[in-house]
Amino acid sequence: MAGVRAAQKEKTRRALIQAAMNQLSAEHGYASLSLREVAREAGIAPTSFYRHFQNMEELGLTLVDEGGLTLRQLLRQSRQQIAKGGSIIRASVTTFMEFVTNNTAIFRLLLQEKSGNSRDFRLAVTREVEHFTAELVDYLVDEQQFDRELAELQADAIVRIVFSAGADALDADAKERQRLTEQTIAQLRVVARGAEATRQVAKTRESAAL
Amino acid sequence: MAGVRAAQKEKTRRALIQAAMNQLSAEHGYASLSLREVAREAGIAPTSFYRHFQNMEELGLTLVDEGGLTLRQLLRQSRQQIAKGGSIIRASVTTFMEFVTNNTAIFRLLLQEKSGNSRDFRLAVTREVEHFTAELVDYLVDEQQFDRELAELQADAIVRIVFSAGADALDADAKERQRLTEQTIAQLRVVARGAEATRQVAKTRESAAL
DNA sequence: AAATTGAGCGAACACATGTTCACTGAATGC
DNA sequence: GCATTCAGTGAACATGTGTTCGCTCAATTT
Repeated sequence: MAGVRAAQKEKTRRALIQAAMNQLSAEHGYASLSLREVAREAGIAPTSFYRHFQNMEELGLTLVDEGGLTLRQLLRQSRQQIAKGGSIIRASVTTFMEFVTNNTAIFRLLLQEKSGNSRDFRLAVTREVEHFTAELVDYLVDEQQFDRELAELQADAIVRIVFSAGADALDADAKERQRLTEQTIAQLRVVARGAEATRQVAKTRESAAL
Repeated sequence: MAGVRAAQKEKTRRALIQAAMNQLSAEHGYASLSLREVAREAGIAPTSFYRHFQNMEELGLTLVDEGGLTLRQLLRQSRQQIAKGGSIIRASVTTFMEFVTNNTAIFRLLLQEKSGNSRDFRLAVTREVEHFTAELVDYLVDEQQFDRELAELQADAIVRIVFSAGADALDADAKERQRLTEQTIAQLRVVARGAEATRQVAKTRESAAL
């Protein structure tokens, strides 16, 4: 009942996932990922791959899920930073950029499969991004008292800007990445100001109608 | 001197490009594009491919260039619509969404290769997007009298939002696409308001400092 | 009219791919 | 202690890949 066997199996499963990620980070994307090369790096025979995954696609979807998990951990981190006080915008963007820096392979995977060629993959990634947006909407509604509609508009814009900047950060060196981070922060502040102004306009119109 | 021969060559070259685009739009991206299948669809032998392109990569870069060209044509259209009067934001977003609708394959290619695995490709796409941003900056500076710095911040944010929305539009039906278009317009208005507010803040601080 | 050019072709090569199959041998259940 | 399970294996298969080579034969040049 010690589960020596099960433990070993889990271990090589992790080895496969890790091998796949290593090969992603390099030069080739998921599309050009080879079962045989992954197996080789994981230290098993190509045929043994099928003891762990039915398909290459199943491996791929697993990678996306792992990426999503890491992304949600990031969200939690970010919220902790906010609880400590300080600018929510700066904290979020900084944390996000750190995530991109420390999990390049995973973020690149998410990014590529978001507009990739497998519908299943696209849906999986979209689902992860929607989680991200939903959390942000809740924050804007609960903590900043925005209307749900305006909160959704704003959150969606923020997520689009941040993910897009993250994509650019992948190819950037440390200095350029710093510039990108500051630029993104400034942009989110513009958006926040715009949302605030929009809320005021709506309120004014409301009282004028009374 | 009639150039019957040269004309024929150009014709099959176009056939190759067209064949490649057809196969992109379907289910497979550039990465999984096969020389043999492209040649088959173009109606020539696989070996004849090399009479027109040195590599598959050369074909791919040609596709990106063609996409960029179409994108710049889009920009011109958009400016014409603005000249006719009417909201610049609405005109731009609408034109952009039409482009995505009518050139799905091309836009998907640009999108994929933007975060793809070939550095050459990424640079080519980035260059195209930068053209797009630069035009927008000029407009904001010349027509709206923004400072160059704030104009760049704003233009960059706008391009990020619009491209990201375009990506989502790829998978959407007509109704959802309409919703996306309206959402994007609303978001750009928020950004515009935010930029305006930011400009006012800067001005106030300036005069206070005097 | 003769010589040259060059787009298109068919055969062949060397190779990598995903997947199947019957197998071995250690961990597990009884 | 014996029977069973099952992760890992090596050989083999069928197929698709990019690319080379020498050839044909119509358009072009001389």
